[in-house]
Amino acid sequence: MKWSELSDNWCPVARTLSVLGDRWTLLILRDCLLGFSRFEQFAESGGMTRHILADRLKRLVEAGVLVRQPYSDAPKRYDYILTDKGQELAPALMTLRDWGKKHLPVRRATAS
Amino acid sequence: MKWSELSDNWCPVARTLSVLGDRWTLLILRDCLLGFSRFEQFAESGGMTRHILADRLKRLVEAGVLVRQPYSDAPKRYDYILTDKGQELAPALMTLRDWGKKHLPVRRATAS
DNA sequence: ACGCCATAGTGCTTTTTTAGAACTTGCTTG
DNA sequence: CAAGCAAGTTCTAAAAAAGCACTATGGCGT
Repeated sequence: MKWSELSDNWCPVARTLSVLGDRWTLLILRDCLLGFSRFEQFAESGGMTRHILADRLKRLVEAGVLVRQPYSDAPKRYDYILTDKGQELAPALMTLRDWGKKHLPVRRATAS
Repeated sequence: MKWSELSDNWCPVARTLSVLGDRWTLLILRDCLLGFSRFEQFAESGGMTRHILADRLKRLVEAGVLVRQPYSDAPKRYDYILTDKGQELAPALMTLRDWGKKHLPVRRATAS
């Protein structure tokens, strides 16, 4: 089964995963919730390649989680903004964050 | 960046995704929460190949989310059981389920 | 003992995805 | 005119996943 087929699954968890069930999508969304909105911001923040980033942004726009809003006409440029649908992923991100904080302590310290 | 490197990320969301950030892992966990515990049950339920299933179960055991408990000595056989750490993913699964129910309606009806 | 079934995986080959780095495009600024 | 920035796109190689078939271990029926 390829993961596009998941989008019509009877199970809502499976359908959700058809949208954000990969390593990078939720990290992009996390960045959106932190206020990021541009390609370069996402690229610098996450560890994914620009290639994957472009692909994931496209998928998220198709899925209605983000919208691509022009912020410059001159060289056509866009902000990626959370829709209401996307905003409502905040609780999900928080439960995942809480689980990580509780159960996955950092081994290699990066913060002071 | 490969996804194993995510496990030491400063961000707890990223660390969480290093454990369950793929298309199938959360579906296996969903099945666990529904009471499934055996290889064949997971195999019949989800759409992943047996190959991937075996790999994900191994990772989940290594991550301390599941434990592999023998239920038969004769032919060595095991149940995969949620640990407390695994049980605590229930809220996360529920928020994902709720989001899916609300925002990703089924297009191709499968239920009556 | 022999064939057949069940569970829990492995092996192998093909296809799809990802990584990683360079390149393109459109426009701005020095 | 050269340099730079933002937002991608292209290309190649490597990794992961799909899809089947196959193995291993033991039970059961005859």
